[in-house]
Amino acid sequence: MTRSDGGGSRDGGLKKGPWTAVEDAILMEYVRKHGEGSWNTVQKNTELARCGKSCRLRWANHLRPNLKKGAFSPDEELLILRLHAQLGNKWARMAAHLPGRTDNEIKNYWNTRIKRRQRAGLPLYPSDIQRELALKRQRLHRNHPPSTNPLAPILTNNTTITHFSSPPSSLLDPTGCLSTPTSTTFNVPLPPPGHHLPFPSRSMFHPQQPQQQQMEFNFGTFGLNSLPLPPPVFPNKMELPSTQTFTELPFSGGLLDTLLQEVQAGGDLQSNGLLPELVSCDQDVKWNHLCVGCASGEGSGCKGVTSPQDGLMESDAKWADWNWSIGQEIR
DNA sequence: AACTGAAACAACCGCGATACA
DNA sequence: CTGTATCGCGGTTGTTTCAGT
Repeated sequence: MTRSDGGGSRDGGLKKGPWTAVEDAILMEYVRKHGEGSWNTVQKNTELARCGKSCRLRWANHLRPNLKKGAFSPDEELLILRLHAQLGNKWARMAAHLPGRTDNEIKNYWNTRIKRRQRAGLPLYPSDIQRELALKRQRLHRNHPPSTNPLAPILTNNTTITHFSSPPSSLLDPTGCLSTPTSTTFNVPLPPPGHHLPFPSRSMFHPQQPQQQQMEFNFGTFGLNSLPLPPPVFPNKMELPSTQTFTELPFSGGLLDTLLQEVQAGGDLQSNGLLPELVSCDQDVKWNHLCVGCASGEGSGCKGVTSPQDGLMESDAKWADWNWSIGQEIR
């Protein structure tokens, strides 16, 4: 092969390409005896002609115990969407929220999904959010010169989207404040190829959820629904974004980062309602992390924490249904 | 049945971060 | 303090599978 010659190509004595069952067995036996890590010693201490890197990858993606195989469940898909909205292309970090799943799996899932939607000319997020984003961009456009506007690349690429079905309004907006026809035809800006935009947070379905968490931050009232919303949770160390999404931005880990950046730049997020919703997404993601992590005994920080998971599941399922329907529409 | 394109999956590569001598 | 080795992550590419024509 390259990679299709049965994995026989050797580079400096090291084999490449698909792993054989024998190789798997050798690696598993080695890890059983010596544990994970020290991957470069595998080649030295066994007859396995694989570099340490390759061994680590094979173990992590295929041989590791407790790996969950098969298609992603609707819950997992939802979680991926929301994690991506929050983290951007941080596959390993996303995988940490999905026990039994690998970063590679999630990455592949996302990339194929993106391709599919891009090919179909569909946005990655529902019409409600698109419209809000378009409004926000218009305001930003007025406030900032295009050359310095971080959203400028998106602003200039308008595409007509037809028959993009939004989810049931009760899902996106249980209060009715975000209600919109279930099928609409309108013009919205589309991100340029390769620019990923997130789905809305599930917290929109639960605006009442973490009111008790409202602490020192007060964003006042918001344009969409004026509901009290949870404060943003700023990580101690702001994660630098992936370079794949919004490559022009210093913050590109997702829409949330972009919006947070705009807050720092004096943007008018308070009046358009996007930030609080995305911030509450951040909260939800944390809940999910706890829930999923506890369910499998993995994850961090899930000691003795109860969660609203049960209540969220129903909406999860509905959201997933909607998501599936979009997929069917594409087909 | 053959062909084609899309989707899914597997693996490699480059690079940055970290550990260690 | 510096250089090197190792590890892990994210991006990319190649292969296989499957559905539609």
